[in-house]
Amino acid sequence: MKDVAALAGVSPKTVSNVINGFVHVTPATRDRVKDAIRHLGYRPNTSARNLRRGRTGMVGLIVPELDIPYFAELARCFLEAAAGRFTILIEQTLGEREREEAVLAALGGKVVDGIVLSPLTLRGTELMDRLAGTPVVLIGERPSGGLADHVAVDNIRAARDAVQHLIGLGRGRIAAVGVRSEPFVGTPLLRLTGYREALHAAGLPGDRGLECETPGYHRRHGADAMTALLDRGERPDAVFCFNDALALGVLRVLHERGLRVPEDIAVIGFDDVDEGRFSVPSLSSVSPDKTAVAERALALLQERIETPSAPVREIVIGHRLRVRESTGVREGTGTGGGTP
Amino acid sequence: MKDVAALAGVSPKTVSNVINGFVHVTPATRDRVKDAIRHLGYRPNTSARNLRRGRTGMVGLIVPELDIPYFAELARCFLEAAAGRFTILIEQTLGEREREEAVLAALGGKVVDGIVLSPLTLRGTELMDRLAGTPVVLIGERPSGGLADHVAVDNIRAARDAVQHLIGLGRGRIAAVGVRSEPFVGTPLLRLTGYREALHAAGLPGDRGLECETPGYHRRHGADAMTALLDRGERPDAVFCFNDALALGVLRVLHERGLRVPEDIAVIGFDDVDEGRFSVPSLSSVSPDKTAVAERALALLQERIETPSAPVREIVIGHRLRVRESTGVREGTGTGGGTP
DNA sequence: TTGAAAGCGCTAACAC
DNA sequence: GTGTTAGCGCTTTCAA
Repeated sequence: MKDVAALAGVSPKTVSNVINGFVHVTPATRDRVKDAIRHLGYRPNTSARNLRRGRTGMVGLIVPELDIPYFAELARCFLEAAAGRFTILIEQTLGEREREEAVLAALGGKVVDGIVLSPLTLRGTELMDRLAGTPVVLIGERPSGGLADHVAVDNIRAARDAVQHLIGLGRGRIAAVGVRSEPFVGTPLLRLTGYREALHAAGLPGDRGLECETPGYHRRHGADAMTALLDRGERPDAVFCFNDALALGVLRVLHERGLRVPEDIAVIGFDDVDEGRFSVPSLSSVSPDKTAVAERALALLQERIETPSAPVREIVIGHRLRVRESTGVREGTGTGGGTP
Repeated sequence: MKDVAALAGVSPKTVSNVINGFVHVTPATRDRVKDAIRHLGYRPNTSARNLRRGRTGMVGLIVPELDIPYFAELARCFLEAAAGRFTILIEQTLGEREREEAVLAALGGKVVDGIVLSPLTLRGTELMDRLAGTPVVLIGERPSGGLADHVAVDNIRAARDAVQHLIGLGRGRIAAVGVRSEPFVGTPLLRLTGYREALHAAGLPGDRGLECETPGYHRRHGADAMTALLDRGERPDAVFCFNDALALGVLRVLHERGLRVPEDIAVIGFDDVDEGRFSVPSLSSVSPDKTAVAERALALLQERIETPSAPVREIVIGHRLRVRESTGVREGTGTGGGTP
């Protein structure tokens, strides 16, 4: 920078003013400085700037696994929503408590101005302790008691909507895939709750034998769970999967077993990932507004960074049901619609 | 840090020594400092450290689109390969030249120590200019003339392998989906070259009418291309898709048109993403070793950062053919194998 | 083995 | 409108 200042015949401060677009600079001076910058190929040092400003302009996005399609799509939304405002630093926790702590620790030391976190194991005051004052917005998980800003769909209601849709199809033996008993909290619990509520409201008997646990949320976990269920001799007439990846694994197994979807078994997922529009059959799903999640979360975080003491806020993101072939609607990839 | 030093009754230098794990510190002193750190909840400021050290420990991973499954899986591999060594900063270019330049510009100013780039539009000296000396490793694209380190599968050979497999199945009218004419370079060109070479080697006539351009690499682009091809009255007996997402779009359209896969039309993709193991039918694909790509690329980058003047290196990553149902093998999700 | 002093490159505050 | 001064928090000399 000194070189630039020298070449332009001004002080470092003026160079700084030009770089940061301050108004009170004579056009002539500005041009001279810009020429010098170009001539020297000068690039301001980000670390120095960050140190001086006390901010890095970076935001951490912490998700469980980046290759679960929902999180890949969500990450893309965040990168787009942040473009020009923040730099997004993506980390994954793999759903392991250890990694979750390690990632939060690594993001300490003012690496990021704030964090958008999709928590899986840490919660409540423990989580807040690990954050050590770093502004945070939680996504996808109901915070334990208004400790932090939160952006998510109404998971219970959304799950209820999905299951009510299946019930409306005349299905009564509805399995749930994606139950987590350890830890028995978070998003999976909310979706399970919605599932049970819907059955109860319809006067259907709950059946714990139809509530399938999975050790993860990839396609293979859905496939394994469905295989196990069928091998136990259970024959549900519908399946509600806690995410689309699980549902796609389930679809694959049903195909292999010669079971027709939706005729024999209807299947609905959660997330509305692109993949579900092209699967055979196409996958019905609960569709959260991912763009809204990203935009609202970043907006909240920005405000939180600026006003750390502001009251905690809770944002509910809208969702809708995408009904496709796996629960009864014939459709094409293009404009072709159809009837159930 | 001063607070910590004061509390521990030592100088800042000693605190620094402890934090950085230097050996020449008395155990007693070390313990005292560590206690002070814990007591004060002290976290070293990363910006200050980076400024002083001249390194940030961050590496930029620049991919076209994070929600293309291959790049999501690759990103995961990079995050895992980098764990503990680098912090990975993921950015996407959306395949747009403008964004590609913007991202490279944003990563200037020593934000990252180096860049892993999957380039789409920039190339050659122009690319090197934009990097302005930042160490770089290119992935997926053959660099124009040994200007930078490069890690990738042998795209031409891999594409040839895929098409030869189709030919081996007795197919002769083989379409290619994913051709890019603008810019007519890069990975798509290599795969097209391999496709043409395989046809030529088998004495099959090339047919430009079967080379389908796509404006992108998502499922919908594959679906659109296949729809257009069939609507033109073409009836290939096999399709080679330049990536799996395209292939999955193609599968969907073939299903809608009532064409059997592989009986009427065999389909093979490229990337071997998890999704293809669960699609109906499951998808044959060229499988690059993604873990190896990530590990080798980071190793190369680290060496490049340490020795900027080292000779440029070219790493070829192994690949293999995963033959699944879409080219003739019946299989289950589990251990079940089968015969064509 | 530890301390003192200097400075990484930038910008906030204030002077001119 | 522009220059001067000081200091962000750390690590790296060099000295003790």
